[in-house]
Amino acid sequence: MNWTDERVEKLKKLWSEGLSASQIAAQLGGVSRNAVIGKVHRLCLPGRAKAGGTAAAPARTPKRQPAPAAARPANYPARPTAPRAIARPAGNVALSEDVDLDGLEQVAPMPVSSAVLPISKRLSLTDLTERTCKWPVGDPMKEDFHFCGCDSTEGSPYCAYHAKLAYQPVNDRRRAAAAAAAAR
DNA sequence: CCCTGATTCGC
DNA sequence: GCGAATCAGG
Repeated sequence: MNWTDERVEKLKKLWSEGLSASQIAAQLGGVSRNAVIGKVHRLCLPGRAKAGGTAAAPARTPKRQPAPAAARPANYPARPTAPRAIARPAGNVALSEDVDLDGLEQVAPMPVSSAVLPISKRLSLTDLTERTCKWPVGDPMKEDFHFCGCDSTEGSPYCAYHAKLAYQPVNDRRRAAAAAAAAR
């Protein structure tokens, strides 16, 4: 991917807005966060000062001995930083009663028993990663819309609480399976 | 571990 | 100039 004027401009904008390098890389697409950071430096854009992130590196001179360069197993060229920030179809976000659920079961009626409602981190779309809860909160058309953002342990798109909301079984077939397994 | 930015240096 | 590898820190 080339650093076209447009892309550079967008980079500058997002960087000045305080987005992290990885987030910017995700938005630009086709570049790694390293590429973004490298470009930022080349452009002599102001670093993150000492803002929380990482303080200025003093006088580090590791000289780095390894650097076999060719040691890289040539994974695959441009790592698009993973399919981060999954675009969710609007219909999926809505969850309104007027959505045609067809064969799907109606959501929510259950007590859901335990599972404590987590405190939403109120993440925006671009803040989502592969391990943050992507449960939408609020009206997508309104300003306060955000995502849960809690830990989504185990590759699930949702946190424990929202996973229960999302995957409420029609009936507990696990018991039957477990019973069958135990009977063997 | 996850993440952040910073730096080096082969290309 | 580019960016992966690496470092350093939260």
